[in-house]
Amino acid sequence: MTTVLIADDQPLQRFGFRMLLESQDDMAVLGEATNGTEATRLTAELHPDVVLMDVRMPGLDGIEATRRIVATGARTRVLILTTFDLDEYAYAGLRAGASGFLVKDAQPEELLSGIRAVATGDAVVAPSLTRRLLDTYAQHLPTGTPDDTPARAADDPRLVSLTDREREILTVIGQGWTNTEIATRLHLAESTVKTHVGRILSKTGCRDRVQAVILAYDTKLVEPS
Amino acid sequence: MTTVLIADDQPLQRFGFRMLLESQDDMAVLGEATNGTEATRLTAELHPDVVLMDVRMPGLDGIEATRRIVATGARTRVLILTTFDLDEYAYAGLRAGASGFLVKDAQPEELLSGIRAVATGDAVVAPSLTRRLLDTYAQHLPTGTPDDTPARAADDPRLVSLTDREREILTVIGQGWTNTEIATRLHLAESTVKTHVGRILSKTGCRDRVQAVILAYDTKLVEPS
DNA sequence: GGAGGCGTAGTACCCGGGTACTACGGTGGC
DNA sequence: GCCACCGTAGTACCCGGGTACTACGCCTCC
Repeated sequence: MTTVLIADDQPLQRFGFRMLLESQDDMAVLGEATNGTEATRLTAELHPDVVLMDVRMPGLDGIEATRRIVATGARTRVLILTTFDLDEYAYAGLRAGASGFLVKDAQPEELLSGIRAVATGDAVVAPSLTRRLLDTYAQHLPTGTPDDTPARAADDPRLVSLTDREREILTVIGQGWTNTEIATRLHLAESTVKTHVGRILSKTGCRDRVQAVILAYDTKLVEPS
Repeated sequence: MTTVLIADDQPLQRFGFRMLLESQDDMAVLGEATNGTEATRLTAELHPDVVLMDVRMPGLDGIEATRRIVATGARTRVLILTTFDLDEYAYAGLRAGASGFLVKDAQPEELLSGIRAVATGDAVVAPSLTRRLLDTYAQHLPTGTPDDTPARAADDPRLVSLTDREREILTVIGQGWTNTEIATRLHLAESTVKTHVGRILSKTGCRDRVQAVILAYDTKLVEPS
């Protein structure tokens, strides 16, 4: 028996999932959460095998909730669901420690088999995303011919979804600039800077600018001095 | 004529400095500031040759004020003064871009010659501090015998004044932990964590934890993964 | 046995950072 | 010509981080 917690802010969506899952005699829905905080709490309480996690939720989003659940060390697996915006959240979700990433317009059978897969410790990724992941990673796989480009790390997988401008901003974040400084020195409104920073964080799955700095160093976007 | 701005929160101290400086016919006191914010503002207004900067001031302290003044690119030099706590602030002050660092119990002549020195672009450091700086750096100077220790960077000059515990905390800051996480995982009260973090920032001269992360990477306290 | 350093802890306060939105002009692709 | 993406900008709101203090038990060193 696979126990599942549903985390989605849309009641109708939750209802659909519940109906689907309860139609299976090897699955049981332990509860429903309407936001990330609730998802985290209920997971700690109910210990489901799998959390079906929506990305976009008010308050604590699915990515961050995933991170927290994984951080507790519980054996609960998280399967992230999203409507679209694949590129946007894929890395974030997987970095957060999710066991899978599916799109909501998947066939019901795909979802069910996905749940069964992650419950047993496997991982699943939506085919459309798998493709993109492969394309991305392919450039970084060892080739037959020796590759002497010394880790052109600026196009690290974790950064691919960033626009040039965002990468620029991430660089100066990595140099320790505050939002105000970025605004002044780059001749931008502080609100614009915040918009950029917010998008960078969500795309990369970083919780805050501190982790963004770490990412910038890890990807060699900025180098230790 | 060397023009000077006095920044100190103690009226009596300011008075003493003013008297001393005005007794010299090659020096003029342009004004007095009682905190860092005022010091920054008055510097921008009056363009003194030298700011005599106290470290401990309410609100914006002397270190941060120094950083801001230096950041403006003005040709004003900052000479930092402190009562004691040399180790504590020395690095912070020098990293902030100060041209000098003197102790308040110095002889009046020392102070005067110090001011003249920094006004002409030289740098001065209190002898007691010089000693310590040398001791610190000496370990890092190239020796006659080849040194095969691969940059045991944990005792980087910028970190020497940190206690073991503080270094520990800095490490996890560098790993992106929030104060709450540090408190939980290290079994501490959050207030304790904040105390540690505050001391780390003031000792290292970092403005905030973001810069602390950068420092942690630069000193190889934490390594890119 | 005092002094000082260290690690711990607390309170009160303020501000910058981050989130959640909306919006709008430019540009490039279909 | 329209749609999607990008860069820009704004408002409103909340919270974590940082500062400024005080305090106390434990060591170590003189």
